[in-house]
Amino acid sequence: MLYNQCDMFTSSEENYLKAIYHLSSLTEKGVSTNAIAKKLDTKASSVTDMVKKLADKNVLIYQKYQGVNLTIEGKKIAAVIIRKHRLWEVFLVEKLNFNWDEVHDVAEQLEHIKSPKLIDEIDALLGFPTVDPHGDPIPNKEGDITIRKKVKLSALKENEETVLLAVKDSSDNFLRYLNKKKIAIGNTIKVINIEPFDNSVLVQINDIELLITNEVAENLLVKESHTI
Amino acid sequence: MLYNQCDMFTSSEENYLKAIYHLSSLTEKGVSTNAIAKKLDTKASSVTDMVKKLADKNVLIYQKYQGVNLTIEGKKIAAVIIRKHRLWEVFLVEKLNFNWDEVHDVAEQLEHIKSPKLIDEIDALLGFPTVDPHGDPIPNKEGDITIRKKVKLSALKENEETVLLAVKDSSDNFLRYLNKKKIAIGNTIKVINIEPFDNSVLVQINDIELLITNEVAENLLVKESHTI
DNA sequence: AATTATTTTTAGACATATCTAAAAATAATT
DNA sequence: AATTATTTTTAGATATGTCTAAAAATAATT
Ligand SMILES: [Mn+2]
Ligand SMILES: [Mn+2]
Ligand SMILES: [Mn+2]
Ligand SMILES: [Mn+2]
Repeated sequence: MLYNQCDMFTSSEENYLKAIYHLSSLTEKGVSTNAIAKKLDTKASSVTDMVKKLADKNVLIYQKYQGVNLTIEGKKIAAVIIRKHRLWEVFLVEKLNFNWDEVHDVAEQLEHIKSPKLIDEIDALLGFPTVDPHGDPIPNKEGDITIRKKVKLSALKENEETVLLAVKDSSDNFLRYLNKKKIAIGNTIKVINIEPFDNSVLVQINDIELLITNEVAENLLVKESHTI
Repeated sequence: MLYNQCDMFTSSEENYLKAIYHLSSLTEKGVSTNAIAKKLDTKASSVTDMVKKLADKNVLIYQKYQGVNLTIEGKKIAAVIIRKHRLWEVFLVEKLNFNWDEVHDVAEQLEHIKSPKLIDEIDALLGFPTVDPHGDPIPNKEGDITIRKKVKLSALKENEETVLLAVKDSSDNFLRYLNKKKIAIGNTIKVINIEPFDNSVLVQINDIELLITNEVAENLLVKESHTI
């Protein structure tokens, strides 16, 4: 059965490719059925079915019980969907007055719109951005990503100064916490003091001293520091 | 079976509602199964199935062999989808450099995006437009449409002057014909001469005299004329 | 009014994407 | 190494949306 050999994928197939792409960066081995199921909030049996179909389409390699690995082609398709997702997120924030904690669900829908011209024009309208509102890099049209070196704020030492580049956790709750504390991408952050007992950090952001827990510091990705 | 009583419709259901809405304006009686099938490029049997489902959801009235009629609720839902379609078309033309003959297929996809905030912000970004790139009116949030009085150019008499408000036929071929002849919405059109033999019309548009066939004149909708 | 043609509906099938429950394979413990 | 636990796959079912072919209802002709 070799019908439908055109490079068209359903929204569901695209979501699987994207999920597997993201999970691949977390492990050396193949991505497990269970991990995919958890990420997509579905059942392992559904994943097995879909994974077989995607293997038939040559976008991933599947071996029973051994998890899956994307092919070059599969990686490219996934990256292009991620490109669309992140460009739409920038659009929503820059042009439509969305907050960074409101964009994800809409971008999940918009990323599946099929139009050769649409996303290129959005890209141009936005001035060819390189990162999305959460600081995540935007792949180019070929699916290549340039990764900026980032470290967790929790890895810094006292008196080090840096810039907030991205958030590790993009959940609505965490983003809204940052809104409340007026912490935003691009802010300069200086580590004033680290409390040895619970690893909470006293930082200076926007000329204001602020105490953040270690959990927060673990989820803020900053430019590799240079002591001043 | 009363599950899923929330006002959420699938893309397919939305397409049926939209098709029926458009077909309703062409007939006094109920919209026939065959007409819907033709419009949506599907089979009559598929229409019967879907129409039963939509009747269960109270968005239309269905009586075997008698065609369907939208309920108030159904009309509103259809109008809101048409609103989204037309706002996206304006967006594509005004903000993303699309030509008016390139927007329809993308708008067919974008109209199904679910987001309370998205379409309102697009509306605001565009300055609350009242017509789409083809001159068709944009319903408001409640689904109300203000219809401008329009007449076919072919109904005008010699020496009458008017303004092009909309096109009746929005097919790519017709729109590209208009592009080629530099005829655009808003242009002033004066009827110079009507040839009795074939009803072809010599018009003046943009200070240029141009001969158009009756078929073209039938598809150009203009402001009701006043002899000058 | 009876026949013919057209439209519409029903019956049954198929593709996609999902699920539950049970079986099989792999991994972890004793 | 044998047992137990976990993960993964298979088998079979369900929901959506579509199709074809045949039956039923309606409309048009003779
Ligand atoms: Mn996102
Ligand atoms: Mn993001
Ligand atoms: Mn359109
Ligand atoms: Mn239009």
